[in-house]
Amino acid sequence: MPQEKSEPDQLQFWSFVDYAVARTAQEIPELDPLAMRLVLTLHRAVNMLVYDLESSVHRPRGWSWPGFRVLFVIWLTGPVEAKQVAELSGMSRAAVSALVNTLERDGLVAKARSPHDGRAVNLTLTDQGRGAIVETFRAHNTREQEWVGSLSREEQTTLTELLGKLIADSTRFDARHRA
Amino acid sequence: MPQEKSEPDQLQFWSFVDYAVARTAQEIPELDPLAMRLVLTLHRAVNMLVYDLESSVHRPRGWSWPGFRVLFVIWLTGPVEAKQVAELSGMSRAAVSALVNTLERDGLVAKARSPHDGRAVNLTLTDQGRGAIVETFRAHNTREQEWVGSLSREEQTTLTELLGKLIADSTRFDARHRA
DNA sequence: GGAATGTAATCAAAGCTTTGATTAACTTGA
DNA sequence: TCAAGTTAATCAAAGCTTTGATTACATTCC
Repeated sequence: MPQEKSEPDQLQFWSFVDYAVARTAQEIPELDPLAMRLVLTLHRAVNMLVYDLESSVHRPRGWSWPGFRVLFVIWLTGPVEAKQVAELSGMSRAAVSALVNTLERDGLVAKARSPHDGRAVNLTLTDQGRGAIVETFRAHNTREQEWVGSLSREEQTTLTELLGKLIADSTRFDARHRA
Repeated sequence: MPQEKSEPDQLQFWSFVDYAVARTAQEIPELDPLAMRLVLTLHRAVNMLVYDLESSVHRPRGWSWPGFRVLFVIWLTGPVEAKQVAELSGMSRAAVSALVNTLERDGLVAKARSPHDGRAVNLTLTDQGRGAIVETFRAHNTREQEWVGSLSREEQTTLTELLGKLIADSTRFDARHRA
């Protein structure tokens, strides 16, 4: 991935990682450039991917990526409490609460008080929500296939496994599960 | 990564990917489960990583991750126009504009009109900003090392290369460079 | 029973992000 | 010269996110 030019004036988005790693390693010698490069690349890859999926699939349909994630979880888990949607989607309960308001306003999700717990809210998709998510998920997956198409099936598997390994013992950090 | 339980009631954050892939492949047969699993895992990995870095390194110092990104670019590229900061950081110009206002208010960044172009703004770090970013970057990289420590150096390199390959021809999509 | 504790959801404030409009300044070319 | 077009930055509106209250309901245990 090294590029031929490294002068600030010539910097482009795609050459910035190389430049940043080289310069930073020089300024802060005790740093681990491999870790730095991995995290920078990982972050950029995901942001490009998410930006592309959101702008090519979700926004044209009037949805947001976070809204899609909530809808997706509700679709998969049937009538479900907001609390569990937050857990599975990796969002805070406040975020789910706000998103569900928008989705309810748009007629995609229905709220109902839980019969067993007066505090809890049960979430289900409306017919409109159910229809919309299947169509959207197809388009979403088609776009995903285009993205991962630059890797062989074996490379895709390797990449998924390495990512799995990366997060596997992330419980070392008391990290809340955000994703 | 398969888990023993797949019933909705038993679902946890870390078993959700398996459950989601299995259920969705069943509902929408023409879908590519490998692509779906890769994108889901990638997204989760990054969100956990970013959330952890932000909450363990940046927020305790009164910074945000986006603010850090802007500061980092300015640190590396010296006096630089806002336009280029947006390009290199992968943010919109409006986002950079808003972030720079916050960073200026906090005494980390200084704005000056460009001598060559009356429209442009030149950005530099204040002494305080320069000192702060070095200390913060050290802590940031230390945490990065802890994260990638679950992978061997060779695995780290492989992962970085595969991610590089993934985004390499992403210019196929007219994707704006977001990262 | 009833007080103390715990939990679900929501609200509030602050920050970041987006798109699209606006303002100001530079550049081009008749 | 000066009008037309382009570009840099900012503004405005809308949405999402966070943390830290607040409200309402449940549970525990004296």
